[in-house]
Amino acid sequence: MDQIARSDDVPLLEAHLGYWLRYVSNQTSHAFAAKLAARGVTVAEWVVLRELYDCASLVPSALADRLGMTRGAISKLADRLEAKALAARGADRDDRRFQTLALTPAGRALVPELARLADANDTEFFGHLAPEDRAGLEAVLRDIVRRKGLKAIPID
Amino acid sequence: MDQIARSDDVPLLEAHLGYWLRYVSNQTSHAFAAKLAARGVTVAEWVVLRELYDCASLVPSALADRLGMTRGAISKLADRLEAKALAARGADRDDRRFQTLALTPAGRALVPELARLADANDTEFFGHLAPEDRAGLEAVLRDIVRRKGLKAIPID
DNA sequence: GATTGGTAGTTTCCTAATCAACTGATGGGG
DNA sequence: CCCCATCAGTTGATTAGGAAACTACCAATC
Repeated sequence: MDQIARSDDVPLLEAHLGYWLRYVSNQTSHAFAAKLAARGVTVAEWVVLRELYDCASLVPSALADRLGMTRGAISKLADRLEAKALAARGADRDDRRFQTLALTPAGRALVPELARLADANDTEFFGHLAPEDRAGLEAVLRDIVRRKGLKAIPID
Repeated sequence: MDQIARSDDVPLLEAHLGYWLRYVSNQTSHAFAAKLAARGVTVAEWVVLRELYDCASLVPSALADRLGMTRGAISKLADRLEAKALAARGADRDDRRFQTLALTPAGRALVPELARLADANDTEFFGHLAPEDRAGLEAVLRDIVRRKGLKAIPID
């Protein structure tokens, strides 16, 4: 009876695809966060800004659904974006329970710049891949999303 | 001059591989965390327990290096593991600055069970892939790690 | 052998997220 | 018509981790 069990009893951390996925994802997200930080924005804020970019305005709880965050998180995120004057809350005329969240001109102007950072980050990590490898990776990931029927975008 | 810019100005969130990577990684990690929670363990704790499993004991700062965490985070993690009686701190005889961190018998007994949960999670998300797709995905991820010269395992 | 520099671990403060409890508004059923 | 289910948003408590200051310790130099 060894005090130290043999490691074939138990798979290595590196034996799991989930391990590699989290590893690379954390590295890419961290690198992206560093790029965004130079503009004073977090990854979660970028995602919200990008969502708002295509709409005149969005209801916060719809954002929460789309982004896989809680309403509480969106509320605090909206606080931060408002404090940075990148987004503004508004009132829904018909139903006073609802708010609208919309980009300010400053927020709208910032989104394309942030998008360039996103492009740069993607290039940094995936630019070396052959087009078919890129496509294959994206297809596998999309397929997992489809199979699991995932709709929310969790921002952990 | 449209108030709402056209979206081809700015790539969609979904246009970035990093987006899909984070999306799937967050889903798998979240699902794994839920499985581990049934055993009262977090993902970060699992990683530490698994690292300790192959060694009689480890120095906390070595763990911090290997896991890409700060010494402060490891210190708190060790607190939690000690509180759960899964690991125990010890003193290095030669150099009183160093500690040793080792699994308790309970911790050692738990690791194989947690490993089965890790296997189950991997199967849940990647089990449907053809072997060559699995291998391709792992190769791409490992290649990115190699190219970026990453060594730490960030646990965000 | 005292000082000084570097290292290990802890602690404090900060951030960002969750959960759950709470507030206020709406609208349908008794 | 009013009550109450329900829904939108906020707030407070808690959690996990990072950054940086702090303590304790060793070792190398003068």
